[in-house]
Amino acid sequence: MNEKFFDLKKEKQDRMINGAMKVFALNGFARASTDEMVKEAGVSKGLWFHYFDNKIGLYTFVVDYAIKYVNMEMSAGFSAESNDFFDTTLAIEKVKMSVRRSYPYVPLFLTSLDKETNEEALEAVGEYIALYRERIRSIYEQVDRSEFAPFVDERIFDMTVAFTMKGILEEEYAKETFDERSYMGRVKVFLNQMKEMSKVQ
Amino acid sequence: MNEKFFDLKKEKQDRMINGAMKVFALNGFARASTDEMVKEAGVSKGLWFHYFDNKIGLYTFVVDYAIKYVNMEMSAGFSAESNDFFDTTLAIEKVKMSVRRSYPYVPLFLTSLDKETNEEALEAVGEYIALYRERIRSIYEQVDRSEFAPFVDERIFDMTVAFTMKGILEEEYAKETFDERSYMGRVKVFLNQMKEMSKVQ
Amino acid sequence: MNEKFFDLKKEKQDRMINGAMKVFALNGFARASTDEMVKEAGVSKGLWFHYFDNKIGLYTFVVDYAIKYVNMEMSAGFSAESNDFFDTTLAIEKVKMSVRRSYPYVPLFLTSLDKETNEEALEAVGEYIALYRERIRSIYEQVDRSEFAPFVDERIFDMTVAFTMKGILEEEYAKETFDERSYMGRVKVFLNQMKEMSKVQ
Amino acid sequence: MNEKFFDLKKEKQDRMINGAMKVFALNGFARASTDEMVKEAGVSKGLWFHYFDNKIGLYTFVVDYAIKYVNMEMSAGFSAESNDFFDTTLAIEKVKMSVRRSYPYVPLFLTSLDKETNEEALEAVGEYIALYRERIRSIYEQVDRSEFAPFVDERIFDMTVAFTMKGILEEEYAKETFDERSYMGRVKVFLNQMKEMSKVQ
DNA sequence: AATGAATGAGGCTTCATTCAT
DNA sequence: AATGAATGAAGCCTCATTCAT
Repeated sequence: MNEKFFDLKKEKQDRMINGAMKVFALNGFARASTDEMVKEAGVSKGLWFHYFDNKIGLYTFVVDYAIKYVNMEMSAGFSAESNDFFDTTLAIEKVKMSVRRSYPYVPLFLTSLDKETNEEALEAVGEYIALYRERIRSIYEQVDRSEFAPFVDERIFDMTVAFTMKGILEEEYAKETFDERSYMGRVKVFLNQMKEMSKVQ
Repeated sequence: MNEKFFDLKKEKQDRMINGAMKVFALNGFARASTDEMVKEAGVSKGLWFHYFDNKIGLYTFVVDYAIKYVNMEMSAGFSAESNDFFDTTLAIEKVKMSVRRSYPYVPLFLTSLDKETNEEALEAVGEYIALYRERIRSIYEQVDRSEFAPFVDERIFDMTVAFTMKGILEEEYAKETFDERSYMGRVKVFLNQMKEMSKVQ
Repeated sequence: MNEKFFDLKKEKQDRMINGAMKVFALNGFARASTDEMVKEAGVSKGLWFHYFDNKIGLYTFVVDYAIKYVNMEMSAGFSAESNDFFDTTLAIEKVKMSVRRSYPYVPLFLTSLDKETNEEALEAVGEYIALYRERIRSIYEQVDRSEFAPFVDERIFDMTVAFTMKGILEEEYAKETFDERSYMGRVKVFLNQMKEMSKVQ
Repeated sequence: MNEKFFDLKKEKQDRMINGAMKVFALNGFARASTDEMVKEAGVSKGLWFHYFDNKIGLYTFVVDYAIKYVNMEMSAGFSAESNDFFDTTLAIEKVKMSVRRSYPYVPLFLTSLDKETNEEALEAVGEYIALYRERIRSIYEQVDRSEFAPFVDERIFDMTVAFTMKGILEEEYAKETFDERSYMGRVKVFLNQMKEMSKVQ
């Protein structure tokens, strides 16, 4: 990419980033249309390719940017009241929602990365994603699971939570407009039930 | 479509069906390429359009076929040893795996329908899918949940199971080759844990 | 072509010939669709190519056939009551109409040859057409023009008649169904006026 | 269509318009190939669809353009020295020839519209053509026919002139290159003869 | 910096023609 | 003799990318 991108007015940068994320998130790499991004961002087609060599370059940039931003917000705003599993999970979701206020499609975009099947895209972006996953993993490493019943296998449990929350997120984004309250409500109800089910009784 | 399709040698029919399912499942309707299907099936491009009027016609056919086949296998082979929730769920997965032996991409293809965003495709196929979902729902209606602890909300529980199993399936299909043993192993372990967690203790 | 074509039942031969003529006449060589001919004639696609090597071979055959048939009918049925220009012209039209009863599209088909722009088609068929035109010309050579006013140039006059009658024919074929009475009526009225205008007064 | 088309260099606009007209005029709507137009005009295939949504949109535009241009030239340059039928007809032909110097295929293209059979094309373009025909008709309404002999039926006479001149035009266009002098020569000779034949003697 | 005109490969579909039965 | 399944080149159109301004 062309580093001069960052000399643009912040507002224009963000319009471009949001346009790209939205279209990538909703369509995946291969089906994402540059024309649609152009319309979404209100910027000329030529400009995209002035700053980003090609579609894959843009994709790489946007993935990187999204992850960096989430990491930043985590470092800054992350504050699980405790290191309880559920508090932690909820805190991560709160971070996502806060990111969403600046970059509305980051949560869906990150989630969409799992679905990506285009080999070129995966090649270019695999490492970034691994880093992000590692970050999340490391947070969970420090989580206190002492209240979990002995029959609860950590990996299965985490997988269950991850897949389900991803499902809820996608369903909420599939609605006309994303409703943060509705989303967080469903997440809390879900986590509560998982808490009840997992604890020693 | 041209009904003469069914006069073709079964093996050729299946090559075409499998080719179409694979490419649709992996790419979604809009991005699925007829050229790729043609290569997968080892037939000429012209032949597709000899039997199927157009892409949407082919899609409709394949969705219909997949669902009919699963329904058939369910009617024939479905045998939950009991009407226990977990036995039932496992029995459904066994049906999917048995279908998979004839049509390797049916399970992923059915799952992929949830992601479909193309309006034309949804229009054409919405009804079939609704029927399939209704069938699944009606099975779960007769399930015995008496052993569930009182704090287990049925809808949240089912959603959790559904999203997680979909996640496992997609992960397994993302591997080089789908390994039925690996998949069923993970499913069983998951369901066992959910059983432990949900029952009165 | 394969001469065994003539061993087919006459009725089938004619169905094929008429189908081809109709589609060629209405669409020109290049745009004429074999599928349409197949439907028109109720004969399988393979059969066309069994008897005629390719589209151009079929075209050649049909042009040849149409011209031969018209020539035959002329030799047989042609009987201008006199060698007056207008009687002769009318007699030719009567021949066309009689041909039309066996091969409904022959008159339009012959006319359509003038519009043909496809080089390959013209190449293949130019000679036949020249023969036909020569035949017509030779008939007119023997026509008595003694009643024409001196200012009437033979070539211009003939051209005027030819173009106008072609125009009338095409207009009549453009109607839902060709109405012989309507056509002959218009022709007679036209010729009468030309007669009035051309004679010494 | 994309109105930006008119911002292109006039020369390029005209190359595209002429390419389209030529191919449409010679082949009719359905058989006209965009590839051929592209080659004629020396521009890329993509560009056509940048300016014109699709083939029918291009066709509509070109018909409209041709008619507008002829109308304009008529308003500007039309000057029958008298309202005599033959002077008027000749004046119209002069207008066509003047248009031809900028857009060589307009006269043939307009003539070809009568042959058009494609329903979609007729639907899109019927109104424009009707307007053009009405314009021509209204000119002839004011023509003085007082010198016509009483046996001359106006409608038959006009039809004769129209069909014959169309025939001459098509013959001239069928030659290697259109020769204006040859064309106008034939037209004049033809009209003179018609004049002689139609007047009271 | 910014635009959008311009390109051409690739996508879906049609159609003349071939071939197995 | 007869069928129609099968092929692939060509048709219309889209879209990522380049380039002149």
